[in-house]
Amino acid sequence: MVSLPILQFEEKIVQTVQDNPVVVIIGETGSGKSTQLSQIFHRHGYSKSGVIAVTQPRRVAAVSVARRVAQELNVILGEEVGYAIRFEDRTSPKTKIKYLTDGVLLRESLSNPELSDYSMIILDEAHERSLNTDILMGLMKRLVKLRPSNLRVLITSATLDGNKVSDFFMNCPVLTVPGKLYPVEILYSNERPTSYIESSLRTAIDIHVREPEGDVLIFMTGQDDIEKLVDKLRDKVQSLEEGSCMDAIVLPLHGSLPPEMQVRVFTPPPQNCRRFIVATNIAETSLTVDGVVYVIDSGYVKQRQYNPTSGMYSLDVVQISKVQADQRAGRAGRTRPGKCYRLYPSKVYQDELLDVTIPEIQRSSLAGSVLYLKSLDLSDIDILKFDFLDPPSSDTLEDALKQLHLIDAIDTSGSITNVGKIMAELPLEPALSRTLLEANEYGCLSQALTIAAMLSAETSLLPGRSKHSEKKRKPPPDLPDGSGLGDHIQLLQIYEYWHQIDYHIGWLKDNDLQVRGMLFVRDVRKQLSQIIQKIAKGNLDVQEAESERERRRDYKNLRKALCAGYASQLAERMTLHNGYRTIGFKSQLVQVHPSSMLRTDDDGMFPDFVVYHELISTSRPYMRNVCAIEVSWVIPIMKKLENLNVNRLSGGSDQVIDGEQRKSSSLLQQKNLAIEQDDRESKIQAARERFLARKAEREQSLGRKAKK
DNA sequence: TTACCGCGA
Repeated sequence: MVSLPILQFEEKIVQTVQDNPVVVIIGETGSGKSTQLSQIFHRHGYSKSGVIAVTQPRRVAAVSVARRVAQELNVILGEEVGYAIRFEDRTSPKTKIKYLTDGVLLRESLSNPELSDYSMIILDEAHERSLNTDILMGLMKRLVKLRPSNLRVLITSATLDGNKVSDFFMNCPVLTVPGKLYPVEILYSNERPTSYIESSLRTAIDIHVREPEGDVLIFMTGQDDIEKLVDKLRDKVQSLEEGSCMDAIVLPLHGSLPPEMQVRVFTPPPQNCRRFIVATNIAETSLTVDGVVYVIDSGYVKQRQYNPTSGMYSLDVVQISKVQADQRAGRAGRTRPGKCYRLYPSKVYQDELLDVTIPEIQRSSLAGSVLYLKSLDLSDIDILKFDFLDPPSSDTLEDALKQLHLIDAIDTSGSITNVGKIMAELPLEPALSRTLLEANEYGCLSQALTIAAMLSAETSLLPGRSKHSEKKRKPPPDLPDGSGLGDHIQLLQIYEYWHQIDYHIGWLKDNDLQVRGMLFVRDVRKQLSQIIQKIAKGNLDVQEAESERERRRDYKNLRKALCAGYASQLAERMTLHNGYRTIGFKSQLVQVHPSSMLRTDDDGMFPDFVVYHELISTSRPYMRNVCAIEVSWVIPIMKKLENLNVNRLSGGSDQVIDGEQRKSSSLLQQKNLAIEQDDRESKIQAARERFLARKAEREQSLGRKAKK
């Protein structure tokens, strides 16, 4: 422990922090920054006037680092040293050092914007640029000015962007602490391969027959490629002449693998056996596999990005950044000197790879974050001018404002409404928190709570498709089908049924539902109920579904509430086929996702209107999780769209024109808006006409059916 | 007729 590099710099660090409100500490892997910084300042009395907080982007990290520090200080976890993550607060009045996820600290600043409990806040792993850490950095910049005498902020970052963070914090000092990584030799390919699966395969086998023992970690982009490579690698290894080289085990590693399969990488291999671990970027930061000596880096990653104009996410395979490439290489040098095989030329690394990964804040929809910032009620801060380390585009911010206005979270001048204030307290995306409030008015809050909770865990419910699922294609188990109304309703029915049979675990297994996911849903639902309790008008328990469902089989009120919540996520079916056009955003042609439970009518047609939870472009643009709604609920929303004025939402820039640039952009915005509005009016008109035409057509079709 | 990079409240 004494050998940790950071301890040699203790004096210097303490001195610098004493003299400066913000300090950036660049600590490479193995420097001990996550466990030692808090202890250093605890020793130097900083925990006497308040708690020392250390944020982490991930839950497991917050827990495991807290546990380590408690051990090192020889105290009981939860007393002097504790942690706080969602659903689990292990702190006490005695706590002096508190590890917490960045999301939890953000929530805390909602109820206490000055974070007055803390004498020091350490934002750890800031170089990962998680959305929450980025927002916290902006808040910290403001907070150190408000509390100059009794708050110290430390930001830890990786080598490449240390100076940038320093610039952001008014040229604060930057201290560098060396890490404890072993050297990693980088080997480049001469050219980019035509298939990086084949190229990875060749390289892996090459290592296996030529290099001494040590595990091989291979970075691929997704589950499909991983499964392909794992199969090929297993075949190839078996075909090698017996006794010509050591044994080998090939293991896949990615997020949709069930937990018991993921932990297999933590059991060391038998003697004289090499492991090949084929992984997504989960192995870049989240999971650390011991024993890796060789890394094969394809140079690609699958990344989700948001388009604020179309409201659509896309999942694209993109080149990694230099930071990511270095991080991947570093995985080979944790236990001894290693080698990293980059399947691209060094020229590509130098000239083509971005220096840093595009931060999450520039790749996401910001409706939730903007609402959060508005609810903090920082009178000195205008959201559109909020000081971000890397500001999101004005398109993204305007999109967020537009969405928030459509669901009544902000008024026409952009100020947060009472509805918006309540919404911000709920740990949900705005569409769902708005649905809850509307459902409360319609007397179906309990059902809406269930849907919101189910959607919060949605990806971890499905069994993860695998090639073995072909035999499972036999009639799907006895899951409810959403009465044909769509996926939200199905999720509700699944949970209600599970509740009815006393949360029986065996039923989940029989129906390929992930146990952990469903338990998570139960926790989320409980948490949401507690938060909304103070305004709830009815019973919040899961309803006894049987008689209830019979009585209102069409879930009309509930679907109406969903329509209000998803006001910016509407789509209208095309007249002649089952494609849809989106309404709130720039109109796009989209399909109902093939996994959807939405049912067609007797003519094989989907409902005229739906709301969707998410728009995602993979092989084609899809709506994922849809719910049937009625045209009469859509008309008022269209009216509201007609009258929307984005300029006013962003703080009335009609009057305030400061500087040439602002002026021109404002004029441009007005022009675009005018065009959009024309477009919109004709769209609404056309929609009405199409609706009437279709109705007539429907009536005629009765005759067609009779012929059959 | 097709699907799922990774985190978090």
